[in-house]
Parts: sequence; structure tokens; C-alpha cells
Amino acid sequence: MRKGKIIFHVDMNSFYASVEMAEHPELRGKPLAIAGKVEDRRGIVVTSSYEARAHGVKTTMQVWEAKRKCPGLIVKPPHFDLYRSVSRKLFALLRSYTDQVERVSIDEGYMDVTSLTEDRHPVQLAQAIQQQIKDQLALPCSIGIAPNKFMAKMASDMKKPMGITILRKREMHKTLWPLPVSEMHGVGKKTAEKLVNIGIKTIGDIAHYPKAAFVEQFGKYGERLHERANGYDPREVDPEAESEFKSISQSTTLPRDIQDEEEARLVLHRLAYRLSRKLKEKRSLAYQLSIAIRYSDWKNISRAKTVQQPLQTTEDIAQLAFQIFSTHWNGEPIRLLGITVQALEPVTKASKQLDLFTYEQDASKEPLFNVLQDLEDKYGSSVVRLGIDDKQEKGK
DNA sequence: TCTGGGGTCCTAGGACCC
DNA sequence: TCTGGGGTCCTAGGACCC
Repeated sequence: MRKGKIIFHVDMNSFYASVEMAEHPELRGKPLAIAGKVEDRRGIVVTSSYEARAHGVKTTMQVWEAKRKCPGLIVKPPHFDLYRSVSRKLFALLRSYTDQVERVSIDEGYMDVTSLTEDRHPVQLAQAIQQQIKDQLALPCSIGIAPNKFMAKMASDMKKPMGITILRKREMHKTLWPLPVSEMHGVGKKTAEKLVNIGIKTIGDIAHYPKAAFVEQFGKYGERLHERANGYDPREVDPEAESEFKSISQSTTLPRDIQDEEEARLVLHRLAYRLSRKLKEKRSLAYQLSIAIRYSDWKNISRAKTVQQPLQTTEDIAQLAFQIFSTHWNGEPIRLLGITVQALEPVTKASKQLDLFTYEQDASKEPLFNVLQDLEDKYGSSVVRLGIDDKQEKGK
């Protein structure tokens, strides 16, 4: 006979803002927002402290609007190197309890603590972890405790900051099922609308909907939603998952829309340079490249090409990206350009006739670099990811 | 004077092959 | 003499997540 598993979901509260407060105690208790590129249209709130949220500050809000809602708001630029380094310490701390730790992002992860809870109550273990994170990193977190990943994730969301929540299967009817579908992890704005339109308003409504009919309407995705709503989620905690990346991308929203092919070429070259660096850091080659264009009306297109000779250098990536670009750009003003590489392969396995192990020269020696640097000085560099600890607004 | 950047997974159609 | 089925690869787009 087998007992079920016990899974923790550890979710840092308001991570970037909390790290800043840990680093700068004078900020504690104040309304704080982290925002990139305040000077142009890319200047939006990445995350904010609970004090700021109390005034209505939200992720993705423009800085001027956030300040209007919260006049005392302190705005700081993000320090990603710092956040990454704190994140490494956090996960080292979690791994000191068990190697069954899966990092899902800079500020959240799952732990399979089944074996640790044989002689220890899960809540007591969660308290110990939470307290240690507080003591050593001066950071608040919430921990969800449940028999699977989905329920643990939902649980960690229920009490913030510094919450510990157990979600049991036998109590789903009063904890999980009354929640609106929009609160369900995996249900976004579009699906929530569709569900509500056919009378499915709560997670319980999903759970009780006839499964076959649900799968018919929503496919494989629907099947998973239905299973999860019923408390079933077979996904294992996978410590290796993070290293099995499938694509790498670089994109940038331009400070102003551009309509000039030469400017686009320079931007693509700069993206190619960064992408090439990432590929080399990860010791990978790519066999597929796609570019993304967002037009000023927010229409997105992507165009891909698979190649026989693997890509890694700036010049190879830039050349192919520009070739695809020039055949597919419709001439309208461009808001965003991006390059993604896929079909990746470790460099060690790749054909060795290609001299790809050597790194390119430092970028500052590239003749194009100065031009690109000028462009960047003029336009600013790319920003960051948002939504740390925030439930992204799913519309309502 | 709207709305960033980096990912994953799924679907669906067409090409091509046997 | 209007008619297959299965498999794989490639491409484009969309939904979702943090």
C-alpha cells in the first residue's frame, strides 16, 4: 500500500521589491515599485510592495499612472544580477532539505517532501523553511502544501504574505471548488471567458462537468483542466527540468516604431549578438530560427526557417534573421522585433568540423557594435520580466 | 498618451514518403 | 476510373505562465 505524496510550492512574496527592502532597510514598510525604462513607453511596473498594492499599484501599469494612484510611491530600477544571486541562495537553502527541488522561475519552486514528512508534520516543516528564509535572506514567502503540484500551487496563492496553506483532497469542495474559474492556475483570460459563456463559473463547475464533453470542447488542455479541478495532477517534481530548455529568444520593444529597413537590420544584429552569447553560454547550437514582428497595431507575425548548418555565431544568426525579415516585412511600422532559436543541440554532440568552440571576439571590436551602441544609447536597452508574485491580471 | 521580455505547450494544415 | 491511411517534418499562430 502506498501513501500519497506531499508537495510544497514555495512562492516568494513580491520578490524583487522584497529583495530591495532586504538590501535597503530604509525602504521597508514603504510603497515601492520596481520599474524599468521609466523614461519611455517601456517604463512599466514590474512588481511592487504590498504597501504600494494597497494603493492600487499593479504589475504592467505605467509608472506615471502608478504614481498618480500612489503619490508617495518610491520607484527603483531592477537589479537583476542581485535578484539572480539571491535566488541561487534561496534554492541552495531549499536543496539543503531535499534534492527533490524543482525551480520553476527565479522566485518559485516545488519540493517533493514526502520522505521528509514521515517523521515530521508538514506544517512544522514548512514553518521551519519559511523561518529560515526569513532569518537568512530577510525575505517573506508563502508555502502551499498539497498532494500534487497543481493543488500546492493553488494553496500557496491563498495566503500572502508569509502564509502556509494546506489543501486536502477531501476538503476541495469547500476550498478549491467555490473559486471562480479565472483563479485557476492554467486558466487565462480567453479560457475564462469561454467557460463563463457556457455557464461554467467556478472550479467546481469544471470538476462536475461531464469529462468527455469537456475534452471535446477544449482538447488535451481541457482534459488536464478537468483532472486538476478534480484534484488529480500526475506531474512529478523534476529537479532536472530547468536544464532541459528548448528555445532561447531575445526581443525588444522599440522606443518608437520604426519603418526603416536599415534600422531594423541594426536592431536584428544587436539581438543576434545577445542571442549568440546566450547560445554560447549554454554551449548549444540551433537548427531553427524564427523572427517575430509586432506591428504598431499589435498584430504579431512569426516566420521560421530550419537549417542544415547549425547556428551559433552573431553573423550567422543576424544574416538569417535579416533574410527572413526582409522577405516577410510588409513595410508597416514596427513596434517589436525578436529572434528565437529552437531545435537546440549541445555543442559537444555537434559535428566537429565546424569551428564553433571558439568564442567570437569581444563585441566592442565588431565594427557594427559602435553603431549599435549609439542606437541603444538613443533608444535604451531592453527590459525585463514582470509579474513576480503577481497574479497577472486576467481581465475579470 | 495604454500594454515588457522570456519561456512552454498545443493545434492544425501542408509537404512528402511509404 | 475520384481514391487509402499512417507517419514525420515544417511552419504559423495562439493561450498561458512568471
